[in-house]
Amino acid sequence: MNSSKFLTGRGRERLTLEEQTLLEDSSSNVQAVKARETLVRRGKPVYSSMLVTEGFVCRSASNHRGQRKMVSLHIPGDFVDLDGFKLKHLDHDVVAIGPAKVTSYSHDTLANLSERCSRLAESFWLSSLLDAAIHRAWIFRLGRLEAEGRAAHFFCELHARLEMVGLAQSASFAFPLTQSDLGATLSLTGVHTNRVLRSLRERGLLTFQNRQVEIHDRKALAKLGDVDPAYLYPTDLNTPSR
Amino acid sequence: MNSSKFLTGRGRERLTLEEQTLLEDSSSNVQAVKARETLVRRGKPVYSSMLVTEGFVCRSASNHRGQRKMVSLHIPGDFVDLDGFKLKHLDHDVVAIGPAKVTSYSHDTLANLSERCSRLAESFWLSSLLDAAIHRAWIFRLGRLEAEGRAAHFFCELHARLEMVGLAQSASFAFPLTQSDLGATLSLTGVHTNRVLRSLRERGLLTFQNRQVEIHDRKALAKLGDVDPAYLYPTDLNTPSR
DNA sequence: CGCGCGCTTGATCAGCATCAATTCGCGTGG
DNA sequence: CCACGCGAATTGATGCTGATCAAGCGCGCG
Repeated sequence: MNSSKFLTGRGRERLTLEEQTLLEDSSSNVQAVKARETLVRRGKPVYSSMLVTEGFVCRSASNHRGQRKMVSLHIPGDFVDLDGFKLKHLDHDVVAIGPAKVTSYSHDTLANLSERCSRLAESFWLSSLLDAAIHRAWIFRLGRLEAEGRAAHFFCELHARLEMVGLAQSASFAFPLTQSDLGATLSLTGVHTNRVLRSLRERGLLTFQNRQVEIHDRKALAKLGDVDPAYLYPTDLNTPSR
Repeated sequence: MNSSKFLTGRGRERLTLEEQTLLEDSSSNVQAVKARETLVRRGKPVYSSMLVTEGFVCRSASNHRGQRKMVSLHIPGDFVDLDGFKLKHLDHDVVAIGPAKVTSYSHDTLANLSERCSRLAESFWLSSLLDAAIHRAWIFRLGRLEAEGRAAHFFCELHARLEMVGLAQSASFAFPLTQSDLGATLSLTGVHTNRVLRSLRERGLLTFQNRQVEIHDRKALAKLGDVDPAYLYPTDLNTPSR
């Protein structure tokens, strides 16, 4: 799978072929990582940032009792830790969920690229803004939805994001999380996550089994999850709106 | 109060005098807003972004039952809706908390400034990254702390941020929120917020009365709120670390 | 073959929401 | 100066959501 297919900015901001080439030629290395491998540890200085090209990567933090909490989830086409470019160390760990592939760009390279190509610089900034928008949706989800709504909202988001990069043509896609991992994402225990999933399944909305998601009733899910139709700005910013 | 005193980037990235002047000369208008006034409504197109120079401004969303949820809080020196510069409409409302003052910059101006001065462009990006970092802390707070911890974490954050821009020399500062507003921030009901505040007061950690916060035991608060000492990257990035 | 991890289900408990009523502070108008 | 009104703070009683504790099951893998 080729990273130029989806690009930074989650497919919203199309780069020219030249820009794509510039970006790809600058990648300092591509690595395959195993499931559950930690890529960056909180607080450690970082000198490069990673673009996900295959699989899922998350950022997580733990409280003093060691309970994990995922604070963000990244899919192919996402830059994971552009934060590190400016802030030099991260406030969370970066962990692969299933097996994944990431391409690293050293911060020197990124500085160079930003300077040589302002469209790339803007694309990086846009990526940060979208991250922030997604973070805000997570805040809303945690604060104002209860368990089933949270799950519904989360799967709607995931589906929409995968669609944007062409990875969810059908309503079914692979998602290599355990129920406990999903719980760490939704801030539920594994036990309760199990009950919520059963309920959604029995209501014909969604199946999540064998690390495979199948969305049966997208509309009902969106309603249950109180999803803002404008969420994630699905309209391509570079084309006139429909 | 003069916005050049704190600047974007929350005092972390010092701008030169020239850069400050450039920024200030470009402000298209300064407005005083009344308490509870809505500055931007969700979904409406935006053509300018606002820098807070006095008071507090928040971003909030509501669920289908009309319950508000604050997704972010801004203090003097923060750009509130730089998102709008790239994304053209917002996923939330922007509301003044108490009386406040904001300076607007049209997106044309911002584009211009970014082009003419790459340090300003970087400063904008940095501001977005810090917003995202704060968002992640809020996600953690909601997901992994319970009521008292959330309150403690929140007040630690607020105090630290105000200190960074020189607005909390002492351990006491004005904060014009009702208990219900605070509840919307912490995702608690007003009633429970009241009980939490009482407990913190009785334990000698913090007083929040008459819209005035007084921090009695910062260390204990930080512990209760599980605050990462590296939170918000307090070290000035432009000076060698201590 | 058995060990371990993840899934599933049941029972009990705790934290916070909800409902309800009272009090306080303060501005407003008679 | 006092009566009134209103939003905010406070306190008590009760109920729901999801955590916690506990046990059994299925299955892949060394």
